[in-house]
Amino acid sequence: MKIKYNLLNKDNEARYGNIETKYGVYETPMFMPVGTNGAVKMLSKEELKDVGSGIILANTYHLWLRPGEDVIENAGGLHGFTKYGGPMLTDSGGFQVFSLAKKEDIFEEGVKFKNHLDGSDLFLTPEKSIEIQNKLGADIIMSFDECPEYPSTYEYMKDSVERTLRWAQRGKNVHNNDSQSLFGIVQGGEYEDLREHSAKELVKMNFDGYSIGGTSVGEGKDTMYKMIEYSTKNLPIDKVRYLMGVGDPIDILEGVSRGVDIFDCVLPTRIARHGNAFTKYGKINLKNLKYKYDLSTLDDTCDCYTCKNYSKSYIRHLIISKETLGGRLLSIHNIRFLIKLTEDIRLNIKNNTFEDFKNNFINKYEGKD
RNA sequence: GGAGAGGUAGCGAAGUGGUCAAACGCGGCAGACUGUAAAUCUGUUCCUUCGGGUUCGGUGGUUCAAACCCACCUCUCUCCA
Repeated sequence: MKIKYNLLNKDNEARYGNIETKYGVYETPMFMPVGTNGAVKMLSKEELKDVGSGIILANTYHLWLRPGEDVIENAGGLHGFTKYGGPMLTDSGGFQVFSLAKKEDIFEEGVKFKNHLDGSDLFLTPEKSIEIQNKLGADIIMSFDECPEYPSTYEYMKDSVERTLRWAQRGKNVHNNDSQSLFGIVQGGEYEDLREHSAKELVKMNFDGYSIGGTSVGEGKDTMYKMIEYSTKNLPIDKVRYLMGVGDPIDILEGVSRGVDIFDCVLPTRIARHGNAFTKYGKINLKNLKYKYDLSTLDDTCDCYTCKNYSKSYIRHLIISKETLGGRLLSIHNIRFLIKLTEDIRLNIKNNTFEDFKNNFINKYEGKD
């Protein structure tokens, strides 16, 4: 089945709703952990369940290279392969156009990549991306887009947006799996008219949901918030809005206040492996000397497995000793922190108290309170 | 007792007359990380009132100039007795 989005309450622009999927109904706003290679790094599906995860991500580019989409199709798609047991989403490889490909390797037909595993030449097209994603079998799939670098000139961005729109239509034309919802991706950088154009043209194509791409690529916060706003205000209210790659706690709040429903981000798991934890008083670095003898938990209001069982002092020791348990414990905490944040956000939108909640959270997080 | 090798920053280890406060690695201390080429990367790591000051086992010496050359002392390791 295709997903269905239901808007249940609006508090200014913030939206409380849910998404009906084959695996159940999931409330939004939602944070989706990233499992590029078909696994949220270091975590088992049971651990993901425990932190309250709903949809999780995987990546077309990575799984195409290894193990290959046929291996996954053979296992019954990502669900059969990973046994996650919840809804899944695949990114199209569009972000790898940003992170791996050179500008001169972007053509109308598709994008030339150097295989990051063995250096061989690869060519990914919108059709190929959808074809792979059809085999991977995630519940939600993405159009193949170009995520342009920041800053890009207006001229470049205009061409890029038009090309990404053509790619979206090409992908939609070949998409042949009715059980998968296909999203279009709004681009346009920081240019309001390009964002508007991108969104409106995608809406004409009638996608199952809409993503906002091209943010958090080095632009400032205020610019990013504008990019979001320029995008969401041109999107239909009855479809889910997905802000791609954003997961800093404050950015989630700012996104929600601009009408975003779902988020994904590698930040909680990556900074975890690097020894950092989100707390309600801001991000902390467990490697810091000041935690050496600190027997308190990461965050005294957190209900995660890590905070129920372990101290900063012990986690610090694990991280410094390069014990993988340290990264795991912090990943559990950080993902739980963001998911808990979305739970609180939902509650406050329902109660029409979102603005106060947001301001209080940010003041505390930034140490102003 | 004899022969040899060697003692360089917290540790390991380069350096064998000036461009050396001394490469590099580890360890230490910080920082970054936003659709994951990331269990990664960056900075810093003798003291300093930023003018400078004191270092390369110790003490003397040679030289305009010494971690580097010479003498003696001292300690460590290996082999032989």
